[in-house]
Amino acid sequence: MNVKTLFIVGPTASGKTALALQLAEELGGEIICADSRTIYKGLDVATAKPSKAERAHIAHYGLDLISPDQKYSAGKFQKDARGWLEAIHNKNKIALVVGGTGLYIDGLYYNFTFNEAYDEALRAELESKSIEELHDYMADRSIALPENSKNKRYLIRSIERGGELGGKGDPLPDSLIVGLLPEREILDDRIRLRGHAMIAAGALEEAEQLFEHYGYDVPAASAPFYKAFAPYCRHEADVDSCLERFYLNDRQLSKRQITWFKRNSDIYWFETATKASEFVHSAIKR
RNA sequence: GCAGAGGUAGUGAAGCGGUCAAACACAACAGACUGUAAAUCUGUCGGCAUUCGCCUUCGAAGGUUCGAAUCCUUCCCUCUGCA
Repeated sequence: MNVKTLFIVGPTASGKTALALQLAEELGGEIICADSRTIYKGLDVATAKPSKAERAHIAHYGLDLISPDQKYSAGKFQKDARGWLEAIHNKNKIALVVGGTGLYIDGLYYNFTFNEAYDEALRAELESKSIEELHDYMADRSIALPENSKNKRYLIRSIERGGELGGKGDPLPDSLIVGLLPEREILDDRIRLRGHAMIAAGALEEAEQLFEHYGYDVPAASAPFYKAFAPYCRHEADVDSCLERFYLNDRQLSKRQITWFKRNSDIYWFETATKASEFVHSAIKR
């Protein structure tokens, strides 16, 4: 089959990056990172961003887009990624879209119609309301409740969209989507190993700098590592307890990612990178 | 050895005669997700039945009571103070 775009998805620490680099090399492709954390400049270690050397070797898109105090979004990613996709395809290369941010992946893969409409003042007003008040507000305006009817953030978004649901289109043409899913135990081990490696590589210093320059509440600080180590940087907890917290955060994240991706029946799942890689090669040959 | 404090569901921790299968938090498990998504939120969470409901629990064994996680007795552990 004619594969122009290869998606590689899966939970954190499943080995997506290594697989992507290998396949990009073998297939002559370039990599688009669909990851809501590696977009931040200066946060390299704790976000498990591909290294400088790796990026010098294979072209990467979607990295270091903004500073830690700036906002990004799934819609922006979709727009950006379409541009990168075109650039890669124009070179007659395969694009490898790699990441664990489900909404970014789906937005691109299913051609979501995002709706960015939102009014700063209205949002502030809505945020001051309770869940019940928001329900009433919506009932008054005949705006249907979203599935997550107890999630304030979703209620507000529903109102901002005027109750309209976004559109979902056909899957991106000429694309193949592969998922990496090691057994739970192996994934846990990998998360722990990676945690140690991150600390050794200076993730703590990175976190301290992030907090020092931007504070504790910026968008970038919500990632598992920074969230877990904020108490340490404030001298409220020791490294070991924060590290345990980090493993937990990452495990819980991986669980949510798996839940998200399970819904996509187009994904071909593999336990190991080796199997995934074999499959991709044979699928492309066909 | 004496004097205190305590032993509650996976963990922490409420409850201190009935409305207790037992608050709450965390963990766990399942799920949702369309411009914050590594975010945010929901459900379940002793066992069985999974509709009514039934059964076994609050260190152990007895006892008081119509009724006990809650009161009494003894015993077993843990921590603190004095020795």
